[in-house]
Amino acid sequence: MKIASWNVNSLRVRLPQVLDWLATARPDVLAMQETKLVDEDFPEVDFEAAGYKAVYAGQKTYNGVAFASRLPARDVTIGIPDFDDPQRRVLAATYGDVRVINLYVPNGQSVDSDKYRYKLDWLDRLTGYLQHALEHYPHLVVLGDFNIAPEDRDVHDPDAWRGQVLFSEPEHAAFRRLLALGMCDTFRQFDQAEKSYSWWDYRMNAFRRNMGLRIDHVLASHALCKSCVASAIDTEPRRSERPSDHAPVVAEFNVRGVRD
DNA sequence: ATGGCGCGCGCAGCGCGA
Repeated sequence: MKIASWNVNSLRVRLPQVLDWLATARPDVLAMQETKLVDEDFPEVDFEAAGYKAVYAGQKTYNGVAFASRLPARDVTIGIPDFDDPQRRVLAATYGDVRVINLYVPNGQSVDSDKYRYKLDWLDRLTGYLQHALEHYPHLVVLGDFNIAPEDRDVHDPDAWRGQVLFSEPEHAAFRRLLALGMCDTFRQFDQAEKSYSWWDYRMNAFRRNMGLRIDHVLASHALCKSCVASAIDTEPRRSERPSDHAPVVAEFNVRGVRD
């Protein structure tokens, strides 16, 4: 079972690239973030024509999360339970015997902003939700745009970024708390090239210079981690014309019940 | 020297992302 995460930065603009990538990479499940579409405008028919079912939770202009999958989703839920948040940032569904939770974690803007406070509060709420989810679903994948670079090796210039949003100690502590619930970062279960990142600023030729951050993650419960056979960042779509600023992250698990 | 780029909205230039 191949599960991927991709912040597409507007599905309206990126749809052709997403469909191309699905045809090439053939994931069983793709979790998308920043679709920036209301549900009425979601291009469900285009995914169906490509052999993928879609579920989505969008809003006008900002945020928005969605799944595309080869088999239909079961038990779809939107948002964090008992957390009244109009921002569409969380979508969960079950595929086979794997529960998948798709996240678009708030950016935070800067450490002295109200948005940073919202981010930390939001991560607290998420922690409670995931603790509950892990008790109910031994096979749990939590993936998406976390807007946190966990370690020095996930940042092109850690000394310049230290203490800044995406790389501050409170965010690191929140990320460690998520892992401590009983999950692994699948990417770090395997040997990886140095300077592996999932996001590069559009400005300053950052991608060409590989000035990036690894902020998109695929976490898995310990039971699933044991059956994880690969986890990698696919930088190919970032090279194309009008790319998203994020690259897809793909993890593969040896579990049955998902492919036809 | 806080811009730089890309997106949405909407028709000028701003808010936002990371």
